[in-house]
Amino acid sequence: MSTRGASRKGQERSEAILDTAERLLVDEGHAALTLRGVAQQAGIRLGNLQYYFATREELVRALLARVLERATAKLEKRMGAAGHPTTALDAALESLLEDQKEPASYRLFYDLWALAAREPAIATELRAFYARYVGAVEGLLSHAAPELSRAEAHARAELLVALLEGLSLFRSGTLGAPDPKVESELRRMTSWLSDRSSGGPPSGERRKQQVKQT
Amino acid sequence: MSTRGASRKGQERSEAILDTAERLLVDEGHAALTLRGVAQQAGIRLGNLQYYFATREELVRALLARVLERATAKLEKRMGAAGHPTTALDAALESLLEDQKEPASYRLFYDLWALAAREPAIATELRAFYARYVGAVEGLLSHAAPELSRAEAHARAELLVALLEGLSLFRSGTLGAPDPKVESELRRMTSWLSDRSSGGPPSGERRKQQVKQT
DNA sequence: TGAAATCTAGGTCGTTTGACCTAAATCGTC
DNA sequence: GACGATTTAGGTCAAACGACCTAGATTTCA
Repeated sequence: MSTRGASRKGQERSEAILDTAERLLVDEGHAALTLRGVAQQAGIRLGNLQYYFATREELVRALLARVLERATAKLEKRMGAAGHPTTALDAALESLLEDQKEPASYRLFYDLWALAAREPAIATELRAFYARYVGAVEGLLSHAAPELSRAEAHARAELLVALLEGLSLFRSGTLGAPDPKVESELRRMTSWLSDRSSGGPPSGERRKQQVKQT
Repeated sequence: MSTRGASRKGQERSEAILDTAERLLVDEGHAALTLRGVAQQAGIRLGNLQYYFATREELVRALLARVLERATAKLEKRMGAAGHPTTALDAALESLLEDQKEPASYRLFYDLWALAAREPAIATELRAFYARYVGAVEGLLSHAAPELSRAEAHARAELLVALLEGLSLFRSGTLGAPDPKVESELRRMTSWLSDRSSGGPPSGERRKQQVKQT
């Protein structure tokens, strides 16, 4: 409602504006996302930008919504694609890791994490996104290891997602670069996560599990 | 030194200013860290603040240095404290998890991650911090599992640190709250990380790591 | 074709920011 | 007491920002 753009051209313009804003946010950060800056980068006048997004907050809200919507779609596409048994998890992991080589895809999330810590509205939307994310991983885990309880699968999925998000820090070029050794250990760990041999009582000090490895 | 404060009082004032700035940064975020705001919160005049930190950048630089210095000290204290064998890792983990319940301690890092993605100077300092962090964890791992090669220990340490950083997102109140189930799985995972049974192919380099999974 | 949607070009307004400056007052210590 | 360190109180300046406005031009589409 707040966002105009009833015609096809309006829709396209609206999308183009959001594209520009997204690029600006990724490149320069949240503080540099100004109406004048977006208008200039988009090659339109301030008045025209404000015709579509009357206030800065409106623009940010629309931008966030679109970003998370896209991310969710991409995620579910990946998760649902490889419909095969235990390899689905590996395939999904591979795909996720590939994304992390693209700095742009994660810089934005670093800003979102910071924003979410202070703006409840953003935190809520991010929570919803990660709920889906964890849920999808939980599904893959349960599929790969049916003997896991729902709660266990959920806990492990959350751990795996947390691991991937944290790992992005070390892989997206900011704090480090992809390291084959780390990746190999990561794959070992994920296969362990979906291994049936670790279903025992929580009190167990250390369980002996052998990881099959040729 | 660009930062004045030669006398004892000067030192105290300087610290107080940084305290205020840090609190402001944590509470309101990087964009809200203005010289006037800091001065007001600190109960001093702008001129006085600028007597100590002439420019905003100078203030931010000093703030970052102090934060990372403190974090490093806290870290090494924790890591070095429990000098006992395999329990040292568990103790350190416990301590780290305890910190994550304090939102203030991590909100700041979310801002730093975002900043580091754009300002190389900040990225460099953060890298140095995480290098120590990973190094310390690597030491604990090597100690708990002496048969690990240095490279393996390092890779696993990086994984563990990444996991903890990512987990903070789900534990610091922003995207979620501490979950006993997740923590129990986390402990299982860390004990697995320092388990000798996962050494992989005997002593050989694994260039082609085929993750075996039928 | 005509109404609605889109876009331009320019402006105003109040506010905030960082940076810089000065003149004088107080504090602390040798 | 002297002298430097600290602090106040007030100011200026240019730049940027969000929000708001108008009046007209052009395009789109039913």
